[in-house]
Amino acid sequence: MHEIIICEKPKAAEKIAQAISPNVKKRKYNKKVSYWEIEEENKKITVLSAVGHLYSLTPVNPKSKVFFDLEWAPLYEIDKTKKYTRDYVYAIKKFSKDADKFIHACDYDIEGTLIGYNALKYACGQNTTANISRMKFSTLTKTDILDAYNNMIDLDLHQVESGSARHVLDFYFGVNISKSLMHSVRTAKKRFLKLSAGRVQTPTLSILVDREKQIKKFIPKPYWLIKALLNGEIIADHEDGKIFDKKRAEEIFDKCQNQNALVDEVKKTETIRKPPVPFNLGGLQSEAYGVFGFSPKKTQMIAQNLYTGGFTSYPRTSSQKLPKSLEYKKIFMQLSKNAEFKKHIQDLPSELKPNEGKKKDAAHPAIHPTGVLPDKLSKDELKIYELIVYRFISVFCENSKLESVKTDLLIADEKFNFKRKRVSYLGWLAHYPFKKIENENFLDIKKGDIIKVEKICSEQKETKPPARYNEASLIKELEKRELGTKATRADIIAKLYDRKYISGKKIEVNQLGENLIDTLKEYCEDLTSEDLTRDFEKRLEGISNDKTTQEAVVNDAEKEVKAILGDINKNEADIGDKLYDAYQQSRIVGECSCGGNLVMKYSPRNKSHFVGCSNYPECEITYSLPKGATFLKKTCPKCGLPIISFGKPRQHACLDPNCGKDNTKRHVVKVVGVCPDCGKDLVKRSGRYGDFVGCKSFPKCRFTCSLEELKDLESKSKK
DNA sequence: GCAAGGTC
Repeated sequence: MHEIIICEKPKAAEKIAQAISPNVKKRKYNKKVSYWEIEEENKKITVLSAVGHLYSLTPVNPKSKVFFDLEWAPLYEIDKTKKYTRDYVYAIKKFSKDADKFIHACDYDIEGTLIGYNALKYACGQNTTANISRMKFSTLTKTDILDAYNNMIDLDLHQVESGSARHVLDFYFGVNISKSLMHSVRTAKKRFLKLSAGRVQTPTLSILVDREKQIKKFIPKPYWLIKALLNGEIIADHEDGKIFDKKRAEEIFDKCQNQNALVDEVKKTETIRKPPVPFNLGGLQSEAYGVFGFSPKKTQMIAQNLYTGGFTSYPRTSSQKLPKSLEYKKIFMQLSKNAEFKKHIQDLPSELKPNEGKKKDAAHPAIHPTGVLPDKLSKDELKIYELIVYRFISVFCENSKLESVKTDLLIADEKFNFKRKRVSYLGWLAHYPFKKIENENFLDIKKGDIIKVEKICSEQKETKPPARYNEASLIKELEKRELGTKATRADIIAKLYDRKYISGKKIEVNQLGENLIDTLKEYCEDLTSEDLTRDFEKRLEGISNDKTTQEAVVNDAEKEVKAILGDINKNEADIGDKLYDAYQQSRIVGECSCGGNLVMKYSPRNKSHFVGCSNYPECEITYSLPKGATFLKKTCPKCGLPIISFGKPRQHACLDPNCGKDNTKRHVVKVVGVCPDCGKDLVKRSGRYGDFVGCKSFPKCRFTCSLEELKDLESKSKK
């Protein structure tokens, strides 16, 4: 008897193998892929692992114009960056050859069910469920795993179909509509522009466009704040706060002149601040953004590295819980080997009870350190690691206490007040160095005191439009709306930047992004809102509980998408025109001395961006850009060109590297050789990073090389 | 070239 257990990921496979038998032997396939063998009296068990999806949907006919005929193919054949999945597939194929029982032990959710099913079907060659059983567990603890192993259930094919349909629907809508948008631009402008739309990315962009529109249409309203300056160190606010009635503001201002303040009441309150809750992925991303300014994607990558290194736990979790089975004591003992950590750990209460959050996750606990101390980490990795460690420590700490005093004053008969607060007991705040502690001075003031008013101020202000999203607050919004998943949200936002739909840390929507949403609202409104996700969920649920079939759902979707594509096609010249013009608009970085627009351009040859004039070829001016350069909203006081920011640490400079210097230098032409690409003269030029050699017929010919490379060229041509 | 979803 030979049993095969297929798990979703290596870490889960290890836990499952260890839970089933203490006599498990860990082995390696091809030196890379781990698998586990258990030998019992009359049965052998081999525990194998996938690495997430091993198979992916792909068009049967990749050359067709639209994709409605899809099939599953190995991921390593489709995506070059996923080559590592090949060994996992091969290992499953090899060790399952002589097996007679197959156990599906992937995460108990829709994607997990599909991952295991595809592995069993395509790698193990199981075309029926006759020899397949399913383990159902909600955590990867020994008791849960053993319980699942001893009480296996049948594989639910409705769930498999439901998961499969989700992939098909996303492909139908996403890939086909994206392709048709790009096709429109090609038809209208004979240009290639990378465009995309999808069930998650488009509503996400739409959220940003809505905010952008709110900001644009916002009309600021004036209001007044009346403040009283007392004793040189007290600023008291009028009780009404924002006063929109100018007359009322003037009335208070006049009335309070040359009056003393009577202390009407002094109220002291103490509030308790609970420790923070353990990190889930979103929480970690948000905190790392706030504390270090790391993008959610960067944080996710670092967290993945720390997990692979064995220093922290599985990062793609939505859990804010730390179950007891983690053995906190053991982790703290190990962390205490680090002297800094020890200082904080020794103050922990003897009974360890974490302050947990509400969110749960079926497969993983909250992010926590494993206790294994890293020796070599990059600066950024160390930052995230310490953030995780100190957060872990602080959730076990005591509450902190905050003391605040509110003092009510009467000036004339107008009510004013001021507040002061300080931390009266540090508790967890002493062990979480990433939280600032604000301690304000308390004053010795009692009810009935009279204080001299030095000055009454009336400040005119304006109401402000709603704030722009940043990457962290956008992720929170997506979590709230249940758009995307914990593992994909950061990637989706990065994609919107990459497509040039949005820009800036405080996210602004570019013309292209706005136009794309406008276009899609006209042709498939559902795609621009959460409606499509909700709609998918309903249909997929129908498949899960046998109210409809995968075939029916997929056929319906095909009809819908075909109708949308038909509409887009009819208007493609107009759509393409507008999209490309919008794209051009968002590339403008400044004004050229010839009166044209300076626009960002890309040189495929040099694989780099540069700035050129919209009047090219009449105006041939170009500016090279240093790596990672961004444009500031400032212009150079000397020449009016935009100011760029570049380098590490960031420095600011005029777009023209020769600005302020002897400008003629740039145009001094000294022939130094012959261009190997076009045969014209090669000339010496000077750029931001020093001198180089370029072709005289630039920008028609974009050949460049360094002075050293020129010497090599000369010696070669002599031979 | 295109989606969204898993994971090293």
